[in-house]
Amino acid sequence: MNYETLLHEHTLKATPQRLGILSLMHKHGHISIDELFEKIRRQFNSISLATLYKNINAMLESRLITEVKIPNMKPKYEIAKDAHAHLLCDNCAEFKDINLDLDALIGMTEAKSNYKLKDVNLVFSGLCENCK
Amino acid sequence: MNYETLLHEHTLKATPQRLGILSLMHKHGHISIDELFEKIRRQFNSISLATLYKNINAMLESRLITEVKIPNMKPKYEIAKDAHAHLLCDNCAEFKDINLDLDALIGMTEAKSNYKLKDVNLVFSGLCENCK
DNA sequence: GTATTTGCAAATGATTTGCAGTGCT
DNA sequence: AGCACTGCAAATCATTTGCAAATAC
Repeated sequence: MNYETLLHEHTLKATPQRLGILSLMHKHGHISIDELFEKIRRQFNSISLATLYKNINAMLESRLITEVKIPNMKPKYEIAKDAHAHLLCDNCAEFKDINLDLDALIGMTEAKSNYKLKDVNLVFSGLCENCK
Repeated sequence: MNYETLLHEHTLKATPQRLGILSLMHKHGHISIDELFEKIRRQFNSISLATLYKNINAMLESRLITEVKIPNMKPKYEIAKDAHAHLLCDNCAEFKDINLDLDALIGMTEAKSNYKLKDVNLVFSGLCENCK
């Protein structure tokens, strides 16, 4: 993936800090502010938390990334992609994507509710394969 | 609903503040800390935000209430009940329950993931009947 | 009577803002 | 060149903690 182009497509300038953020986000799949700050500091040891927040907010507003809200945890961020669900292990905190047919679920919910739906935040929690 | 009994069943003492909190929560269905504080103050004008937070945390730990995480909003709290989904209107901010067959969805996801699932946080967002 | 809870004030933690200097395009 | 971005320090906002007085059971 070419992050420089991706940023430009979303009317954001391609700074080294932003490229680093996106690369970490892509590598980890989902990442919290704190994890991101700790890791990005290894590449840019002068980067400030304020810059990180500003960039996260800019990328959220331009919808380049999305925020996943998770029970009992700080939110995680991921590069925007098609609607998908998430799995959280309550024991080892593994957090990962799962591909469900959310279009069908959205369709069913629209029919039942009369809403015109755009998005879903869906997190299942329980015990993963190893911890159960 | 008898909130005094409900509190006792969860090993919590039935203080007037807690009864007020539960009654507001029941009346509103879902409510944020700020809305709750504003409204509970009308009944107990000396109640402190610290007390409110302590009570919310105690009730969460004893699982008398649950926290709903919502994109772009502070969390809301509701009296614990069977797993259900939520609808959010991006325009007017209406927020309400919808009854989907989540057991089926959980079952399907368990089969696909090999997780043993306990819970779901599911919020759909879009435009409500009036706003669409 | 005892352990919990309340309410205050203060501490901590998280996020945002203002601004001068720097860097992307 | 011009506007957006960075990094620092300070401001703001959210939540938690400690403690003495009050209250539930």
